[in-house]
Amino acid sequence: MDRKEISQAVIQRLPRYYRYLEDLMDQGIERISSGELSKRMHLTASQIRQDLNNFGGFGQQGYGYNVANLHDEIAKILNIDRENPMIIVGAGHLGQALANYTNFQKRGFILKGIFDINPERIGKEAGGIKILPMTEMKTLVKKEKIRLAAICIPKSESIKVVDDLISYGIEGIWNFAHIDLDVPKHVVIENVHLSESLMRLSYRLFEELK
Amino acid sequence: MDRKEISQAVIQRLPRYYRYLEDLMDQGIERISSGELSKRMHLTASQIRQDLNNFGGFGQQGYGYNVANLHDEIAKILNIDRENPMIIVGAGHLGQALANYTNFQKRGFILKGIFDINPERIGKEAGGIKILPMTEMKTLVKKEKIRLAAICIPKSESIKVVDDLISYGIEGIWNFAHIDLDVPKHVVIENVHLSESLMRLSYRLFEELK
DNA sequence: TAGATTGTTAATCGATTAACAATC
DNA sequence: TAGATTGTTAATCGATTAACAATC
Repeated sequence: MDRKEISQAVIQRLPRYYRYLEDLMDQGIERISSGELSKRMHLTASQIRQDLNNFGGFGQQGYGYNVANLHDEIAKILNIDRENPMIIVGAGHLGQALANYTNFQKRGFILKGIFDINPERIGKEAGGIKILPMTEMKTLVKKEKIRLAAICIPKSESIKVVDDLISYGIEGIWNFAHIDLDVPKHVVIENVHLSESLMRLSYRLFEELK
Repeated sequence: MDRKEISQAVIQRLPRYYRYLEDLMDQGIERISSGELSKRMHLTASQIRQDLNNFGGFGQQGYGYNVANLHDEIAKILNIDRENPMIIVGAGHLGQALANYTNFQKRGFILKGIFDINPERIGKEAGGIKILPMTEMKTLVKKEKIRLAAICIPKSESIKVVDDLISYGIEGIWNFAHIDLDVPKHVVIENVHLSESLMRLSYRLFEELK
């Protein structure tokens, strides 16, 4: 499928649309107009229509959008309409927090392995599966053809580990380490730099006083 | 201090500059030009100079920027040049992960309390302090004049808890619950919607195939 | 001084908003 | 059919990049 490049701004908003549509379904709402959705999401109706029309005409004049249909279409766009096996590297509190998010499993992200170097953690359970030693990562990633890995280890170790993971076939890195990793072009990284997020909050908290 | 509104895009980048300056200091680098920094950060030199000049002329023609000085200036802009007491609501894995991030303490975010409703967790330690019952939140927030709270509880409970916190004097919410909270204008929210982050990664992971 | 690099203005690019004809 | 609301083009707004005089 050939189509024009989608901007980062649009991609940023897509999962949020998905979440709102989920909520609408839970509330039993069957159809919604861009105007009504714009009020709930604090966006303009124009932006919603522009965003969606990057991917296709999902609405109907005079009617609006069918909630369940749009929900499914966005799931397809985000590729969460299938099972996405993933692993978590690092079984500290953060790794375990991710392992236990039932939300992820619900959206097709199936936890296939969680790894740690700490012998005290190995063998215990997290997210319903046993924590494995990192030496077993290679075999599992290759055998299960896993493409997604969450990095929940200190930045000092993450460079080496990520290089290894990529050599095993990992193509998507969900990075929680406080470092910007260099990766080949075919690998995508989504950074979650929590300390930067907290600093932004700090800035905005004091902004009004200036 | 009256000055023109700073755009969200700039605020987004500020903590990243701070992190790179920290790294430069660790490497013993004393001065850096916008050109050299732009290469490391994969930005344009022009953007760096534009960003910084929103807050003042921190550089010197023919020399560049003094790393330690710029680092301190950005700390001031972000308000992490002082101690910011904070609390964490929810002592599950995520709450405990945040409580144990030494990075936060290093940047002046001092954990004053961590709360939970689960009796099994209460009394145990997280981040060097005892987990308290949520009934004690009000007293602590008021006594210590705490402005910052991290929300690590399920979305179903977070609406009520956040309303309460705001009534106690909290003005900054670091929200990890999967919901967009409605708050009065004087309260700022920084959302960390992890499931949305994972969906963005999923989109980009499959994007090339289309 | 000469060279380097900033601060800042102007030009460009891209994203958001407005408007409206098409159409359900 | 009439009213509502989309899809889409055009206008506006804002952010990024380029250029260069100022100056250390």
